[in-house]
Amino acid sequence: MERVIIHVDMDYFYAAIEEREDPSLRGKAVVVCMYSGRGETSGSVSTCNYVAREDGIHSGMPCSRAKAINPDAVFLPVRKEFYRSVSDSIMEILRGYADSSESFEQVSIDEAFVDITRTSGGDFEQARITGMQMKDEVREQAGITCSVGIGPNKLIAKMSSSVRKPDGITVIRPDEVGNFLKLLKLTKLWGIGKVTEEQLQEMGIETIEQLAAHDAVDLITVFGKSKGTWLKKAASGIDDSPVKERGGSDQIGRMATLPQNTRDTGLIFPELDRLIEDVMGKVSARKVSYRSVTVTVITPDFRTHTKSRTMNHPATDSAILRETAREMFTAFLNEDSRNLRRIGVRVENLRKSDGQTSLLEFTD
DNA sequence: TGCACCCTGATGTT
DNA sequence: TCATGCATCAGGGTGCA
Repeated sequence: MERVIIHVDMDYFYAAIEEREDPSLRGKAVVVCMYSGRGETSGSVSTCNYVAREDGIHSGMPCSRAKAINPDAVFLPVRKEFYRSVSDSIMEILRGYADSSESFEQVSIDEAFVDITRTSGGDFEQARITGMQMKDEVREQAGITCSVGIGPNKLIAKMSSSVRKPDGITVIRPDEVGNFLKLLKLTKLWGIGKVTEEQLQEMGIETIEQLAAHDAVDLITVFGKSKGTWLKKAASGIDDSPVKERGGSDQIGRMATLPQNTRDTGLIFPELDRLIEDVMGKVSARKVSYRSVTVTVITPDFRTHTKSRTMNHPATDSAILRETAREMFTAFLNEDSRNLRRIGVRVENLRKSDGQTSLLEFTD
């Protein structure tokens, strides 16, 4: 039986929640910002509603620029924890439509894949009805609209959900995949950004159709085996990856912009401690141990540098993380004379912990 | 020589 | 010009059997 996969994408999620909480915002340009704490408008746009998008405001744009474009827009700071609680309730609704508990995959705070192959009987018309039911239930229960894409795999479902936005539904049947892809720009292919697009253009590839027809060996030569193979398949609409519950990410990290460019550990370490506290909060909540620690440094020229260290034994302790991270920051400052603009800390090699790990295990 | 693991920077997305 | 905060991956390096 042909697979039937639904991708659900919340419309301008953070801004939509803010509109729901304060209906007087409806009709106005709403911009949700991540402020860095430097100056009044330093930061970037996290999400904005469609009124703001009509002005040309978009995610990732500096808030100061958004403000210059539309000084009358409503600028709000992100409330991530609140959005997450809304997301949790929506995900529960969507999960209820999956073939089984194994057939649901939350991709991010506002996106999910649902495999309904069995319940739809492989019928894409039935899938459309299910998609409409999902949209209705999310709107009634959560007061939020979403866009739905339905296709024979995750790739096509994901790409079709962005065809009609907001509040749309798009069904791409297996026999329509070729024509669907043919009309799209290279960067519309999930996973192709600006850099990959430029590399492809240098090879004379301008469209998804050309990419699909291009020699696989040539693509592998330029992009490496994994990405080269993936590009060829994706451009042909082929994606065998299953919808499956994610066991949480493989790493937990936090980053922050320093109040000013500095190499003074008296200013850096207190900020680092805050980040570590956040990371450890997530580590404890997930009941995992970590074995690798990575610190990230972004210098005023916006170059990123990382240092990582893998320990012999897993740890669950914040003191170990603090000590290790501080050592790596000190090492960076000793070998580089530049100021730091942003800093980050991350733990990797996560494993379920029994919660009994103690400092004693790390004295060897 | 092959493999596993480590470390770092690039990339995509928001 | 301005420029957040994350996760994931590729590829080179290193150590070991």
